[in-house]
Amino acid sequence: MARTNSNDRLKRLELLAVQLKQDELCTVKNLAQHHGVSERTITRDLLLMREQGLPIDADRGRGGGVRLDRNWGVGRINLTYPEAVDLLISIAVAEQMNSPMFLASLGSVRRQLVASFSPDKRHKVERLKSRILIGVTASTYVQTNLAAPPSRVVQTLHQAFVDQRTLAIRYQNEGGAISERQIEPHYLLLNYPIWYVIALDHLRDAPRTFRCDRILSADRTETRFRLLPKEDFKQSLQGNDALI
Amino acid sequence: MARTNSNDRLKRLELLAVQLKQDELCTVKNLAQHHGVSERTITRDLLLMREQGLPIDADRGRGGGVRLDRNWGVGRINLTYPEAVDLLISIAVAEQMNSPMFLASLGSVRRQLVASFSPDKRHKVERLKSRILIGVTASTYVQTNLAAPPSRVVQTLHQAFVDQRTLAIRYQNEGGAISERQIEPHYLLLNYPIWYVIALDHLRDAPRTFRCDRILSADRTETRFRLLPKEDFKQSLQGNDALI
DNA sequence: GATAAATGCGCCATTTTATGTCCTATTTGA
DNA sequence: TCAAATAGGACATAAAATGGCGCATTTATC
Repeated sequence: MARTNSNDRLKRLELLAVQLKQDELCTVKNLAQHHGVSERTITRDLLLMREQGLPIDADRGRGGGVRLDRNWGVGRINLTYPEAVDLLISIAVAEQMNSPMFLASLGSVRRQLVASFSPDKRHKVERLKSRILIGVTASTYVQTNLAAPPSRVVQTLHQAFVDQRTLAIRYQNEGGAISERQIEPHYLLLNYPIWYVIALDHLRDAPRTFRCDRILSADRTETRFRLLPKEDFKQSLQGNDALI
Repeated sequence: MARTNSNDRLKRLELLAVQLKQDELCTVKNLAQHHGVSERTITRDLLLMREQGLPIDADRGRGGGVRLDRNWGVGRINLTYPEAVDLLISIAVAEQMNSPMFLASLGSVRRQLVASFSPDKRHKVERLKSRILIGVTASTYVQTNLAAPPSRVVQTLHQAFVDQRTLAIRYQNEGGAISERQIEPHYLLLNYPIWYVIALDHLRDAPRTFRCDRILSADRTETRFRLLPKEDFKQSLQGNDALI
């Protein structure tokens, strides 16, 4: 918690945790010299840290020393709200995509993330998650003409999706024809590696599905929309609706 | 940091952060009453917290109050070393897989994670990352006979890969024949959604590639192996070597 | 077995910090 | 103009942190 702090002890406790984390073996003597305090003080610090739940082991006797259980946190990371949301969604997508390598520990990361949200934010994130659908992996044929959409488009779309804001896009369909549309991005569908926006098209006042990599440009508007249930987009989903 | 702490102030500072995060608007008076300390003490706490970098805003005047910038972290998460490694690898894989949705904020999460590692651990993680290869997405044909490997196998394989330990597996090849092997898991290749182990097969003393979902069982051994360069597995990679 | 190096912790005097009280200045909405 | 809010200076006092000492205990090494 303490960073550049006027509070000496807080600063020292913070540094101690970092040192114990990084150096394999410290002795109380070393630490005392390093911090310019007495050994007694360091032992008291260590006691306090133990009381706080840090798994600090100590080996007595010659050659002994103090260690922080290596299983303990490499460090705290502070996530802003959008960072936490993106991370949570990404983990959910990764878990859903059913490619199980390296996912063993991700469950507990996800649980920690969820726990760190306040109840109403948790609810919002849950709703956001329910708006992302994971389908089958795209056929090899569909993939061949895949181009990465420009990151500006992705960012705008992402923002509009999260904020439930109407979006003005230029879209190139399969035939190559370009049209301009106003869409409400209700759901996102991933048929890996292709993302689709399942949207309400203002022009036709009907549901339409857009391939994200065919969106040429996107601008957000100020108008917000009310979410429609998945049922209203049934014909766009065609059995792809493995929702996360 | 402070939990059930003998240090009153630490506890209070921690609680203050939580309160400011959750409640939209607090006044110094409220907080003072809630914590049973004087208003002066609360203002001093807030000063300290600001010095520590917390973005605390305050509105003066009637109807004013104290707020924690809502952009600020929803909470700190403590990751254990394996959790952090898995998360970092997963983010790297996700970024490499080139499915750009929800990846906007993930870069900064990754940077924070990397920064929280000590230099030597950072190096280890980098090396681990370089042992994971991302190839093309599997053809629709190959995907049809995909079954999720049992999680015990995945966990054992994962551990052996990270620890560079030899692995005893039972493997079923494309024809259905089952064999028992001792392998050194040097590299992992993802042709989404299928993971391959690129390994040295002790039986033949030659490189072999195994589909993870065809590994029937896996047991780790105690013997560790020295990593061989990618070049030694060239014939197994066949142009798939888009390494992360 | 002796010794040195290490942790663990109790006790007490001393120093430092945190807190409360009182004060003034400033901003802001009603 | 007033009341409610933050901001922060000054000072006395209560509380906590620190250092130094001693003693018990554990453990590797000679």
